Amino acid sequence: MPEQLAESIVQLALRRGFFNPTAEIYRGPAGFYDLGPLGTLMKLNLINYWLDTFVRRETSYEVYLIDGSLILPFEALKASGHVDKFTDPKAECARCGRIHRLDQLIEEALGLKVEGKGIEELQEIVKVHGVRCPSCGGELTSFKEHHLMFKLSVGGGGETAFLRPETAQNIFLNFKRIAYAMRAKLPFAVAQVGKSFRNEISPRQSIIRLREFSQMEIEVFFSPIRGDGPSSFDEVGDTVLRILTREEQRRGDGGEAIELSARDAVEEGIVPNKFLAYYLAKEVRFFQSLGIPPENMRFRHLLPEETPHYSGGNFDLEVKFSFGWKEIVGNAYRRDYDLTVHSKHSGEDLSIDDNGVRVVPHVVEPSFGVERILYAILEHSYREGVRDWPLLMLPRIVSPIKAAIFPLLDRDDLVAKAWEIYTRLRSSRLPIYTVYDERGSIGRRYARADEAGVNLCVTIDHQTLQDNTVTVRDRDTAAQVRVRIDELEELIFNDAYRGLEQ
RNA sequence: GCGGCCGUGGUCUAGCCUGGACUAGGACGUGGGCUUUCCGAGCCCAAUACCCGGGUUCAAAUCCCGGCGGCCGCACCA
Repeated sequence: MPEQLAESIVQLALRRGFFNPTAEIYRGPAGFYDLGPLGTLMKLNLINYWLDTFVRRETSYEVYLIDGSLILPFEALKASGHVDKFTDPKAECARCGRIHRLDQLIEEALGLKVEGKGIEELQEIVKVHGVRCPSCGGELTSFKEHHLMFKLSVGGGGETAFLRPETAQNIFLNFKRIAYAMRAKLPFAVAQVGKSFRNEISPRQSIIRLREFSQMEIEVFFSPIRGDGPSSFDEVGDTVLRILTREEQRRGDGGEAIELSARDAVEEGIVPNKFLAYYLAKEVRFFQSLGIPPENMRFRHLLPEETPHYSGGNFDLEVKFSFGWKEIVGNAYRRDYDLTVHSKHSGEDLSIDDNGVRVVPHVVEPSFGVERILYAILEHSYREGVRDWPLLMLPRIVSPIKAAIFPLLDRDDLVAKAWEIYTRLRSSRLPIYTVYDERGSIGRRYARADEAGVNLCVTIDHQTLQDNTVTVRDRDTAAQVRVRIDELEELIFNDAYRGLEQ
């Protein structure tokens, strides 16, 4: 059954224009997807809702929004550690054909630390020490590096640069400029929405693992010595977090998530600080408002071997998909790592004055994967068996089409009236995207609208011509109400915010 | 990247093993027409497909090779 859901979603996405493989007509390389008309609207709505929630309406501190370059120079990514960390040295066994990570192999066999060493050096070590295939003892050949970053050559001199592997680096690189330009005081945050690129070895699962993907990220900068938290922490402190602890993960069965409030999670030392816990709580609320039930969410505390040495704790927000639990938000406590390494490599002082004390701020980073979230929403909205046709019960705020306008019959007077109402709504200053449809029976049009997740269907009938009222049908209940035409605009707008927190 | 299975209109598929009668069939959807007073109604008409390249053959959707893509497993995945 579960795989069938994923299949149904992909079919629907293709059929209705949510997403499709890039350069489909050429069978382009895997890991690239284009968003279609409906997918694009949905993405924009999601981003706007996210910006509203995490940037514009944030009252604990200022959140500055930036838009950085996708291409970053070699030096910046060398400093951040990506050049070394995002390269996997590999070798193949001549006898059994298995492929091994060279660095892991050498560390296991010889106990040598080889982080950051080039492929030639590693090859030399293998030769000198006679390291062989751990599976069959065969000889190692075909040494090569796999770059997880897309390498570019910039300008006439051919300077090396990369497509950014995460949006975060732009924020650290701009830290000093932003802090000065905005006269920022700790704590403050910088947010960014944009594309990132990772040259995955074998991307799969439609838009879940992409080589080019969109991130919505925030870096919160705070004093490492004050030990405070967001001023509005108490507003979300009671939110229940489901945490899959490290102890639970080490159990054979995969473990059970424990439940406790965000406040208790900090007090019991499970989550390292209030800034991180604040975001975990806000994320739960955010995704709940997007129709993902709490029992389908959990925060997995990454194991030490999964996190970089500087990490003060990473908590992945995982959502239960039809094919298993999958990360949709990464929450990292990066301490002062990034600012420190960039300060060291660039020679710039990236400390900041905090009430008379120079400090290098610590950083908490929630990083949202846009396409994964879109997919999660689609899976959680898809219903079969409610109607005689598939129904997409999308969160009203992100659904691409807020209302569809139908003349009940394909009859001149009704069509003219419907078109008049449609053009009026289309000209609205409110963000209410509407469509018009007169083809086929009214039932067929309701079905089409349901499948595209259209929030409301407005039908113009004989009575409209008499008293200027129309019927408005709700997607989720199929219930109809009669409303005056001059109330429509606001009704459609307000309906999109139905059920959201104030 | 390795192994297994797979690739036919927009979607799902029949045909492939056993090459020729395939001018590639069906369902749903789509466009047009008629009809139709609120939940995929009906009738008529139409358009749209053998993933790409090479090979075998008198003849390839069908057999072989390569590429690309998909699914599953392994590996990989801040």
